[in-house]
Amino acid sequence: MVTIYDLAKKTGFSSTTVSKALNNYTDVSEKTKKKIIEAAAEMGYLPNAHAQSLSTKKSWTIGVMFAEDNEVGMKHPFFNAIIESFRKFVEREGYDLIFASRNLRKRDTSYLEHFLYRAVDGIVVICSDPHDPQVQEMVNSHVPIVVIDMTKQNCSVVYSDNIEGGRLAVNYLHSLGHTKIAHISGDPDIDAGAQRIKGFEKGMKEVNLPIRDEYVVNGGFFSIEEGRIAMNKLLDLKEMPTAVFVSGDHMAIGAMEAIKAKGLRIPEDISIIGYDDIDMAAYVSPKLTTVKQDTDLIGASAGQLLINQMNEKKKMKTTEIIPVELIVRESCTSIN
Amino acid sequence: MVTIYDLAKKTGFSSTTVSKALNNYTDVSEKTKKKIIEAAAEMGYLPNAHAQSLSTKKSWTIGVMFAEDNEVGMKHPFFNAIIESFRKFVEREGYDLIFASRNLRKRDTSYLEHFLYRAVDGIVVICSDPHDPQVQEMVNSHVPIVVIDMTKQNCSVVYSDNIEGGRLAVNYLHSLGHTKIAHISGDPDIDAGAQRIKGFEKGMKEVNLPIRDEYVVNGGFFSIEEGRIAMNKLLDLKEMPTAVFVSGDHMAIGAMEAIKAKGLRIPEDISIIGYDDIDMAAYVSPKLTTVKQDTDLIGASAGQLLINQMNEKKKMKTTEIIPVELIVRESCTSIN
DNA sequence: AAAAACAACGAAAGCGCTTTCGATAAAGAG
DNA sequence: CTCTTTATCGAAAGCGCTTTCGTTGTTTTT
Repeated sequence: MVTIYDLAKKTGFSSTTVSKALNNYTDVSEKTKKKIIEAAAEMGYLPNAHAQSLSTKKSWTIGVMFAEDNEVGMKHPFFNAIIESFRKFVEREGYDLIFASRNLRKRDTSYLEHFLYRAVDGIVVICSDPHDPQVQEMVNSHVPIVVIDMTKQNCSVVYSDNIEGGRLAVNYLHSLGHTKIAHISGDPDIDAGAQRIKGFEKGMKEVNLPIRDEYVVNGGFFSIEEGRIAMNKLLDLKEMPTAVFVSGDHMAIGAMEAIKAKGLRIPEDISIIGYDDIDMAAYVSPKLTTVKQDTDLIGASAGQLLINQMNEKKKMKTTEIIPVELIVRESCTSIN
Repeated sequence: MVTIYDLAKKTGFSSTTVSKALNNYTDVSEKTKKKIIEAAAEMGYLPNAHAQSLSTKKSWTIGVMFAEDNEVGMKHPFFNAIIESFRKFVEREGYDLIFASRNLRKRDTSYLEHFLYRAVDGIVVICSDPHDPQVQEMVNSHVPIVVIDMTKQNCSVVYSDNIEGGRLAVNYLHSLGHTKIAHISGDPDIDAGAQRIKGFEKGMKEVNLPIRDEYVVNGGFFSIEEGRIAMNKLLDLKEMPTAVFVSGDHMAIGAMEAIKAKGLRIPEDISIIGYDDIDMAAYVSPKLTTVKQDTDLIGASAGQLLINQMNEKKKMKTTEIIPVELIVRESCTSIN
């Protein structure tokens, strides 16, 4: 490994001057700067991130805490798309992402402790349980942080406009002539779930439709299987809904399965509208009409919010709400 | 930030002894060890990873280089599942993953340089182009490395048994009575693509079926869109195949779209068998019969191979081939 | 020509931790 | 009771880099 001392020896300057040259300090002449840069290139010099971080107390890394619900981890397509966009954004500023485990070399610690140990400059959390003590611990720490997909945390947050999304879905269904509209919700303990319920209610109110208790069923944690179960409850009602707004695409896919299993047709017998617009949505059959969340923008906004804080070196409490969009495909039809 | 010096001051021992106590050296008495550990807990001491790494030259991090083909990045479900499994495995040993960007603070460098800068202990690459110079650069470096999904690299590799997979698919199709079997292949420049072609040929030979040139079409880089295009070529033939083995689930989904668009039915008119068994496979319609790659095992094996090298502190050239499995769903039927 | 300002460089301390090598005291051996 | 072991501990150097502050020589000001 070639160090600044090697460069110093080679060029005849001191390590101080080498360091300054490499970091573009003004008190080193252009001539020597050039010499040093050339020597660095020639000898294949690379700075050592650890030494740099130790000295500057800036690591150029961002810790990411990922949802581990349902054992999905990195595999969840929605969260994944967001992180990918986030990564691309912060990468441009020179940050690397570090996916931390919870065990410091065998002994297990909290996420925060792990991130402190790694001395990350900021944290992004993308996980659905708003009451997770681990998340709270991070939010209350001094490390700049941005949380995605939660609404009311004591820190910067970014989430998409779930209320509007719910409203949009109901409105669309109503515009197709549906009146018996049901909702398979996400768990109300999860912010996204709760908000989409609100949106559903708001939409129903707007179009003057009553909300029947038996028409809103808690689908839990957005999985395909839970969607299937929830849909079956709806299917067992003596008066079935003609349309259902499902709070997540995975659940919607499960719901569609349930409907097909009962021998009913989508959208002729029941219209389904999902939420998220995961890649899969365009390829299930019928293609799923859904409320699209702008994962690119969510990720980028989160990146920007975090970078702002890291630059200012202080925590800020900004809230960014990302607009949603109705994507009409084939799973809804008008009622005649 | 509380350091070992703070602990030293508090306990009255030297920083040396504190460090030793924390690292379980034998030359510190149980009594003082206990005192120090207690003080550490009380004061909320956490070691500083950068200082540790600088001193020990071990960073407990693994760099991951991810496929960037088709701009998919972290979103690719197959690669993702593997990395997730890999992460879980190495996490148990205390390693964190770092997803590196290619720019060291604005100036862009190679992946290897970036990993060198970060002083990772090992590298995992999961990317499809076997000739990528960036990959070669890493393979030829001194850093322990494992590459996934490539066959003949000058380093440790793990990939699934693509030849057997291809053979399996053909065999299954043949067992259903098909004789006009086509193959939408992945690009032969990509190892997985090439191998599945081999498997296809091997299978055809085994069951004594001739391979028609027009029946094997290059689908390129495994995308849905390319699958659609490739399938259309097959559909335009005057004598259409009755079954097609598609080298990837995404392409298979594209192929299914193409078939449906032509007004044909799956599997009645054409049987389709995919490759990978991505999550989506079980939810498209008809549910996709496919050759499943064991992403869990692939990830774990890669983790093990890398850890072995990091422990031995030398590069090794092990090859691990992971078995595949035929998953029968609904997209294939027998010919009558 | 003396004073003030500036330009270019380096010594040294510090970031937090590990590790070698002694030093000291207590324990065991003869 | 002296000599060797053994058990505990600490001084100090080192990991690679940054940054403060001082030094020296040169240029500008008056």
